Amino acid sequence: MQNQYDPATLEAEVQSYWVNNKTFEVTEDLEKEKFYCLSMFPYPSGKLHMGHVRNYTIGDVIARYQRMLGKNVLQPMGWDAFGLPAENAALKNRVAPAGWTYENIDYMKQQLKRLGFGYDWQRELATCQPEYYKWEQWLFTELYKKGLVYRKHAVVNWDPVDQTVLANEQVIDGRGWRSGALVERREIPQWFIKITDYADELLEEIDQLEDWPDQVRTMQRNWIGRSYGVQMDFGIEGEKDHLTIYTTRPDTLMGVTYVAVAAEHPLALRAAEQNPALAEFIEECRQGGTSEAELETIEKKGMLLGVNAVHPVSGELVPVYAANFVLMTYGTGAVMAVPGHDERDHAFARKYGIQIKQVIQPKDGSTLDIQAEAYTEKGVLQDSGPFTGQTSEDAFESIAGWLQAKGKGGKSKNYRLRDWGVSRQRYWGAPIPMIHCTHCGIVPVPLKDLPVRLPEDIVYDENTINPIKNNPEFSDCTCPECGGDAQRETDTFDTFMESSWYYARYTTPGADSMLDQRANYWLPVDQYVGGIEHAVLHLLYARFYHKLMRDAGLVNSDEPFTRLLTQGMVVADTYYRDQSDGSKHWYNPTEVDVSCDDKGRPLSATLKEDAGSVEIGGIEKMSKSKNNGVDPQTLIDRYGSDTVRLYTMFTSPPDQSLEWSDDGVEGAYRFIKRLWALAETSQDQLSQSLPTEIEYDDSQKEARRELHELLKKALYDYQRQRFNNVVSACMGMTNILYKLGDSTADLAIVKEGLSLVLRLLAPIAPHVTHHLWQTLGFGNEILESEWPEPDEQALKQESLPYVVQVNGKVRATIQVPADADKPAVEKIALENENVKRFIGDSTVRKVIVVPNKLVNVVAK
RNA sequence: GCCCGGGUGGCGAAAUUGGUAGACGCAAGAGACUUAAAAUCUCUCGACCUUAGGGUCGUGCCGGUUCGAUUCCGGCCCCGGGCACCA
Repeated sequence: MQNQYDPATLEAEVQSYWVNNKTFEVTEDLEKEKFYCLSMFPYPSGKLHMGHVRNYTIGDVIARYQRMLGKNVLQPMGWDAFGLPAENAALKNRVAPAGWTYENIDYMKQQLKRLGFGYDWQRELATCQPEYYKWEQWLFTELYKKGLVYRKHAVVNWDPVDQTVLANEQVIDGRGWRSGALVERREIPQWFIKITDYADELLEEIDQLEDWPDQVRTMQRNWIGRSYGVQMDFGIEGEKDHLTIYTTRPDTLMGVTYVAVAAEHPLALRAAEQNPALAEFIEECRQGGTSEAELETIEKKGMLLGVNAVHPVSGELVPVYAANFVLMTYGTGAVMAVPGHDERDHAFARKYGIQIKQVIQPKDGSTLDIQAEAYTEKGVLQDSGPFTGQTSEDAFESIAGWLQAKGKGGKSKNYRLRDWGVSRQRYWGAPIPMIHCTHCGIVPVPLKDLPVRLPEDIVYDENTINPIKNNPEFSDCTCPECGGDAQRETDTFDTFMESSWYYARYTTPGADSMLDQRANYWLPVDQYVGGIEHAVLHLLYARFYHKLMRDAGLVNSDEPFTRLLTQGMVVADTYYRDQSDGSKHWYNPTEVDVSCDDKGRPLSATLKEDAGSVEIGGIEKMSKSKNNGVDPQTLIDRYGSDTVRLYTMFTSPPDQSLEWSDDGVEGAYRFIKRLWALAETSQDQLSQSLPTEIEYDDSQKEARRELHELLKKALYDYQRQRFNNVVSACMGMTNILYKLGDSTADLAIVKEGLSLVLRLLAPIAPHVTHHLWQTLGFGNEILESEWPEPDEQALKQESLPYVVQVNGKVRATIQVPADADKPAVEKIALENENVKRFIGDSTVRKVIVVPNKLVNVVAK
């Protein structure tokens, strides 16, 4: 009687085997090649979502694959534990963020264990632990001493009703998410780290990150955005002062017809003292959020200051506008405007009736209607005084030279990248270890006083938004330098600070320093896996942080992550009903029945609860707001971890989005049961030893050839991380084995085939393969087995199929002896009846033979 | 608005990188087993035409390069990710 496949029991047994054998606990071993495989750690939001399951399955598959290749594999896990959701939960449920966070960690950790991920839990960390954030506080004080940290004013979203700073996420259509009040831009002093000092290195080393997706490398290059341009001074009429601007198009300088400054620019503020309308306009410009997407899409508005700027070359006076799209805190707070050759300036000029001048003509000499449309290409200068007739490229040099000679400017390198603002006006984060002393000024907290602990024992009531602001118990302190009364900084770090170095801390658990020598054994991370949404910010900050740690002597590599895999999103169908107030109420796919037409296309959907119809809202990223998340726990309980893992690997390639389907999970389950049944039915025969010399007949040889062909493909797909194709190949191999009979030779092929399929699947479905490997007597530990290789002998063929095309269209398939040369292949192709028929009366002009593939006959 | 991706059957996808488009799986249909259902197994499955040999069309749309284009080039449309305080 064959055993039933019972994943719950089986998986628990295999998991305790791993725990008892400390299978995934690793130490530095100089005898073996190391492999550090890391998945982006989760924010402990409550429970795992499908995106986590996908991310960690991909990581675990890679880790186990590398381990089966014989490497010393480190795969750790931890928690990105500081952040906004804990504060939101605290406000909603009156619970302290710390407790909420630790409870979530406990639950999610148990879920990760249930999925069978091979983590070394000894190295687990949570970024809200003082022993963790102590060291980033320390590094920050060191950077301050080196001059890499400074303080300046920067804009934040201010909610005037709740009297609090809002995250961009909390600004919805320009209003505070809780209060609904119009948000204002406000400037407050904040801490910055000089990432721009490392801009060139961060940019240039992207070229060496060969195993990163091109997409991510391009995004980082564009984000850093190094440009070469010219900086120059415009005079201000009747004043000694001047406005400094930067442009990448100095060749258009003679086409400047106005200058725009930020509404908060001192020049604008001064002009507003005499001009109530301007003062009102400046006030209006303060409204709205700070996000770039918002600033770039707002209606461009401006107002004359009544002040003129002096053109640096012509000496002409051009009007100065205050404009809502120029920001005081970016660049110099002033821009030159060339409506003839810039689209935004053109639109603005048309709106306010400003002169539009053409100073560039196309190189092909064509004429333009510059009043109708800006010409933004490079060309030849016209009406540009001494520079007329030069090409844009030449004019760049000569204008820069002219400005430099007159002491009015010169060439300048510029970056789009801005310094990293790390201050957050929030409670649930790592305190910034700085002290404000009335005598000594700013004093960093010395190492002996670190960590600056965040009080966790906090009572929340309805008025508590930030329990450490205006809290003398936290902020009162003595100055480490003069011993006098002083105040602690009450802002906390951006949570990107914690996520920028956790990968390094995993390598040195328990170290009484930021890192120790163990870090240089494991680093850099060989494979990093995480969502594409982190392509720029997190991955750029982590690269930066690695260089900071290198320059502090803590690591000896330049880059933290050698190979990067950015996984796609998990998406699912959405269903909703329109509400009377115009909003939509979203239903979870599990609450809905969908009816389909005879082709299987969805026609309509009804709610299970009341049988009434619901709208089909299309496929979207799984999210709380669209209520289309599928709880992985339900699936794990029903099918087991192997099925969930296999399904997520099989459904789409790791870097593409994964569309959820319950039926697909059923299919993955069916495959595992098929594999199980095959192994169990023939278990008795298979576990016996079979003769070593076996004569295979032609169809058995063909079966073996196909098996090894699929094996070859699977191995190739492991290398290029197309795990969906690996699963396809395993399914194909299993189908071949199912067609075999029970002769000794057939059984030998089944046994051989199973040993291949089990090893190929071991990284993906580790529990069932571990069990079957033992059952069939292949060995005790599949993870320690030899990684399979195709049998070249089995792959040999006597004749090969060729496709024959006539003028590019397939007309026949022919069998050609494997050793035939090109003329022989050509001869066989031209003798084919159907080929002859399509050549007909026309003459054969050319015959193209692609070895082992196809013949194309060109006939006219 | 700016930067980066993606678009292939009813659906998820494959095509070893310019060489047979649709492997593998889901759904659907037919059949076998069963008193029946479930499970399992077998077959069919891009569209249209067909004298049943096969033929024509087909990889978002329009054009180009090539003996040959899902793949390369140019232009467009649609969908998604990021935009510095969500993580």
